[in-house]
Amino acid sequence: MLDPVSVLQGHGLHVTAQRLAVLRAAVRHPHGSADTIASAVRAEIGAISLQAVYDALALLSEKGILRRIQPAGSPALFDPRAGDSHHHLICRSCGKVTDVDCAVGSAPCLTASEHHGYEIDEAEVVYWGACPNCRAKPPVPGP
Amino acid sequence: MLDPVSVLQGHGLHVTAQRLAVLRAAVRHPHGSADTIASAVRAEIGAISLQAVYDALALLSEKGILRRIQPAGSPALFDPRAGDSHHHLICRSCGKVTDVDCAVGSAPCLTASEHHGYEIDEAEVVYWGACPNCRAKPPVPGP
DNA sequence: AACCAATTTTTGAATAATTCAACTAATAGA
DNA sequence: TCTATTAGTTGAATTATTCAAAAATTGGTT
Repeated sequence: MLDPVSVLQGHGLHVTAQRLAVLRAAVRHPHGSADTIASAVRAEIGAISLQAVYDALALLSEKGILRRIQPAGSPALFDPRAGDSHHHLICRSCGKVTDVDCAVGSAPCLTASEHHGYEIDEAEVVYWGACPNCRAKPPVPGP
Repeated sequence: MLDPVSVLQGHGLHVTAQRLAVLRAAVRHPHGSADTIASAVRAEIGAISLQAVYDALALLSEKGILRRIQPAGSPALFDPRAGDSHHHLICRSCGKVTDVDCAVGSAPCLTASEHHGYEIDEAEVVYWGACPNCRAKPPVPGP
């Protein structure tokens, strides 16, 4: 990704310390939640309101700089790898999110068999399962 | 689906008026939210606590009788068509959910190109777009 | 270099969906 | 029918997110 300042300017956005820090934090914490990112930003610039974090994340997502994903049972997560079509592996026990490229070329599963009159603009795929770490040590065994 | 009483018994569950009504409401309101289902249940049996609705829906989902889906920006929805692998078309403007069968056989897109060590148990596909109705009448045009 | 209108951020409260916990009621097998 | 167990009700708590109004900052303008 280009430097954050250029990214913001390139989209005609005002450049502010908060937005820069949010963008950098999102890049450093791929698939981070608003809360995670707020903490990371605070570690970098000292203070930011949660509202400003939400505003910046919404703006960056709207401009296509970040991609918002909302796995079931999780708060919204923000993915800096936006624009390219990739999908997600999500661990049912620890929630870890890992990027996966689409299996066959760009859009094999992206075409519904029957579109039922819908005009489809995106196909989102989530693979649910157990991550390597959680497979290794299953939940506390009973007595 | 079999009659609700058999369904519950077949899974070794206690048969209660609340559970029966929740199951019937979920079948009559495919892709309904907990709230929608609570209203439908109240229309049928008079009263039920929201907590009982949540409990019943969680239990039915856990037993694989219903399938819980949680599209971004929506409360959890419950799909009576569980067990068979189908996916969802979701309208970005009105939220309407429509079932779609998987394009090629049972699991073409269900195999990630690279599983990164995960043990995958489910692939969830959501097609986002505009439903026929919302395509016909776009949001109020500006002046 | 300072000004100003527009945009951002802060602050504090509100909301929606869901869950926790303690008490009461109903179920199903003995 | 009795009763241990399982469910349901009630009421409050939590989490993630949004709303709204006041204060601060931005980036072009004089």
